[in-house]
Parts: sequence; structure tokens; C-alpha cells
Amino acid sequence: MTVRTRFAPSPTGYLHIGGVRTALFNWLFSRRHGGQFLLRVDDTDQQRNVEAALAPILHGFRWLGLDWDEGPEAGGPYGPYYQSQRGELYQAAVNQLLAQGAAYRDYATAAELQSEREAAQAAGRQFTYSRRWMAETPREAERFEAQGRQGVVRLKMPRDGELALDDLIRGEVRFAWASEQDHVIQRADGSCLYHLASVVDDEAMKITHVIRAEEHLPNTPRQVFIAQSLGYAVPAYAHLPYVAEPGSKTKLSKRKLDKYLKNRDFTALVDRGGRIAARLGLETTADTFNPVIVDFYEQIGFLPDALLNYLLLLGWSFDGEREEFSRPEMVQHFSLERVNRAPASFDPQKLLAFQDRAMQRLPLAEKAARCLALLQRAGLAGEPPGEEAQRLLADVLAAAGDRVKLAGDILDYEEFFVDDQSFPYDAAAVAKRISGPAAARDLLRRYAAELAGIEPFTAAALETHLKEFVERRGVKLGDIVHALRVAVTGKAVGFGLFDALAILGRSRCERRIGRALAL
RNA sequence: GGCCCCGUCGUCUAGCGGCCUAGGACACCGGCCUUUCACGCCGGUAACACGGGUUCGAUUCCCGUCGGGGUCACCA
Repeated sequence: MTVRTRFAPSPTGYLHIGGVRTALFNWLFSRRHGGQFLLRVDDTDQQRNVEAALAPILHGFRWLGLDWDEGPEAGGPYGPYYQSQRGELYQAAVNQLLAQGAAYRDYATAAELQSEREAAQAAGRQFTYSRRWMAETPREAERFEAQGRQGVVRLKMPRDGELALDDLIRGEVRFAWASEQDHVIQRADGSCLYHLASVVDDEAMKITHVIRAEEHLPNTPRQVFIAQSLGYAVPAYAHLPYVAEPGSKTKLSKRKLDKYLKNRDFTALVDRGGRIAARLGLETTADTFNPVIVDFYEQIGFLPDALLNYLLLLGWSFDGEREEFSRPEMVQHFSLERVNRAPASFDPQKLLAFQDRAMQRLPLAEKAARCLALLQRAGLAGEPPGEEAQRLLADVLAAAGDRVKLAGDILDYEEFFVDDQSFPYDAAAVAKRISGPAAARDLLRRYAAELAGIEPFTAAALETHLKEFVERRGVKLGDIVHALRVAVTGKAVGFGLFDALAILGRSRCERRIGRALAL
């Protein structure tokens, strides 16, 4: 039997980080077993603009490199892959359920149901529908309809016995059938609901393993009931613990950004992204720019592999020691047996650590390609970039080394990519390193005068020269290094000063020092 | 509240009866390196929720308590 897993997003307009982890585990499991991974759109509630709401989700999958064998755009032998287009299949299933007595037409009104519920609650009993408005024959149905009632189709759940479910992650889980409700599977207008559709599609699409978030665990009995009633082979279930809020065990939610911002690590991540977004002129509303949404990471220059590696470790472990996995290694080692049962809270710091290490391993050329895209978005490089810009980028990247942790961090070095007259000077840095120290301006002036004689104009030669310069003048290296850095970059921090000087070149250095002197 | 799930350092986790004076990673705190920042290196603080069993021996097995969470729709 070929392993087939699926991820069934509802077209909501964004890809939730927890959803990505669920998708990743599905993808990994299918790849591990040489099977297929499919995407199916759960749009049973018929939103108007499914395509538009689906686009960001597919975009996210593509960015992450989680390819799907069947689904939207990919097609496949079991399509269509949109539930809104599979109505006949659901109708047939409903008819079969009805014919077998596993479902019934029900004519209760919302108010009637409500009063039964309240009565049960008042009596301290668990609510179980009386089935008073159940129509088991066409004649009964006609009678109710004559009263102007609208019929829905409900599942006729067993009222005794129990279901022992063998979950691949949780082991055996038992549910008493009596505590299940007669859920509606088809509305009065004929449209079908998620649970029915999901079970019918999983069967039709030959899904062998349903790997999904824990919140679906309580839904499982009714799905098993539908599957069994229809004579389907029940798929294997694996319920993943959900991704929790930072520092809490509550499910991570897109809507609670304000709350998460009280968490220091989360705030650090948002601020980090915000700085980059500001330079890119991106909108930063919680709807689009939010670490709970995958787009956030793409926009500020995360590496997909780093995000995935982090997410992999959120609930799964190899041996407790090893944490770094390349894409093929993930596929090779993944197993459901090593998925943890407890929810795991999202830790922005650790994510950043994975990103940091992944970036350090990245060959310079690839790093440059990723940074270039951000530079272009910020308008600091042309499309295509000139040869000069590419050389500059490579030099800056080589000099910056580990400091560029996100592709967007390249924007911290924007001063190298702009005109000598345009880059800004940090006022505090100027005050501390140039205006403050009495000798700073004089040293800068004397140094600038010697620039013309430094040959070759390389980092090594510049260093030798500056050391000799400070010795000659009887000052310490620190007396001029800081002033010089501020003079040529506008900032108090940055990579090696000699690299900066060499990258800029002689004439740009002269111009910049001249500008700083006039400040 | 009913049903279900879960419970090892702040966080992610290893541990499937003795190897545990509980290991790794991130974070944190010190120190080193150093022209700033970052990296790197060295060291440190820090956890088995609690109570009963079972056993020669429990972090590991069982029960209970407590705690946390999920779910209870004509949403998905």
C-alpha cells in the first residue's frame, strides 16, 4: 500500500505557522515512505474568493519547498481537489448513509434544539438530542415539511458501546459513543459539512494516514462512524500536539499578537522584522506582518530550511542530541514514533538560532543572491544589478560574515550601497566619537591627508598604515578607529574598519571623512 | 461543566526500571578573544508537579490528586 497523506487547508488568506508544521510532518511522512503528499482545499463553506484566499497558502508552500503531488495547480487522478466541486460525491454518501439508517432527516428548529440543550443543562445531564423531529420515512418528512420546517441530515450516532481508536502518536484513545452528538452532515440547502466531506474525500483520494493537529481528536469518532457506515477502510490517525504560544501551553493564534508582544523574545523577533520591513516600506499590520504567519519569515529573509528545521524539532526529536538536519536527512530520519505528545511552545530565540547557523553554512554566492533580492526590494540595487553592485555586495557580505543572520540584515549596511552624500550619520555616534573627543577631528583630518599615499588600498595595508600612524602621533588605536568608523559609515557599530575602508575605496573614504569633518 | 489529551531545566527535548550525583540545544549569567558589533571559545545557574502503590530499586509501570490544554456549531 502506498502511503498517501494530505494537508487540507481552509482558504483563509494566510498560512499559519502551526499549519506549516502539520504540513511538514505530513510531507515528511509521505516522502519517508516513498508515498504521495496532497493538498486539498477545504472550502465547503463556499467562500466567494477561494482563489485569492488560497494564493498566499500555495505561495507559502512553494517558498518552503514543500511540493505536493496532487492538488490545486498540480492536478491529479482523484480531483477535483476543491471540496466545493465535489458535491455529487457527498450527496451520494449522504444518500447511502440515509438508506442504511446511519443518518436521518431532522426537522428540529434551532430554538427547539436550544431548549433541549438548556433542559439537559438545568437537569445536570449531558445533552443528547431526543430525535423528536427525526423523520425516518418520506411520509414523516412530508408531515414536517407541511409544517414549514426545513430538514437537515444528521448522523444517527450509536448510543452505547465505545470506540477504541489506535492513534499513531497517542496510542489507544477511548470514546463512549453515547457522548457523541448527532452531528449535522448536510444543510437544508443541500450543502455538506466538513466532517462528511473530509471522510468521503480521504476515501476517494486513497489517503492512508491522517496526520493532523490534536484539536481534531474529539472529532475523530464521528468521522470513524461515517467511514465505517460507508464501508470504508478507516485510515490510520496521528494527532499532533499543537504549537503553543511562547511561554504558554495555549494554542498559538494569529489574532493574539498583542498578547505575544508582552513576551520579550517574541517582541525581539517582531522588532527585528519591523526594522527590515521599515527599510523595505512594507506594511506591518498584524494581518500581514505577524510571526504567526509564514509570510513574515519570507519577507524579512529567513531561509526556508532553517524555519523547517526549527519546526521539525518542535515536537519531534531524533536522539535528543542532534538538531541540524538537511532536507534529505529530515526525510530519511522522520518517524511518527518520535513525535512528542505534549504541546510545544514556539520559541522565537531558538528559531533565530537555527536561522543563524543555516546562514553561516550558506555559500557566499547563495547568500548574495538572497540578500540581493532584499536590496532590490529596498531600491538599493538595480534589476538586474550592475556588475559593480554585485561586487560590492560580495565584498560587504564577506566582510560582514556572521553578522548577516537574515537576508534582510544586509540593509543594516545600506551605507555601502548609497551615494557618499546620502547616507545618514547617527547623531549619537557622531557626538560620542567625533564631536566629543577633543582630538578626533584633528586626527581625522591628518589621517585623511595621508589616504592618498596608501598603496595598495587594501585592508591589510590600511591596517599596517593606521598602526604606524597612531604610533607616530603617540595616540592609541582606539582614539581614531571609532571616529573613522563613524566618519565613513555613519554608525558606531559595523564590521572591521579596514574592510570598510577598503571596500569603499580611497576617494569615497576621502569624501566621507570630509563630510564628517563638516558635521 | 461533559468528553478527550498532556505534565523532565525559562523554552525545545533525551530518558522506554538500575548506565541519572538526569544528557543535549536555545536563552540567561560570568570570563576569554577584540577597533565597535557579531562570531567563536571556556565555565556556570537551572527540571523529573504532588501523593500513594508495584519493585531489591522508580524520571521511567499502575492509581489518585493537582495543574495545564483541546473540544463541545447547520466553522474548518
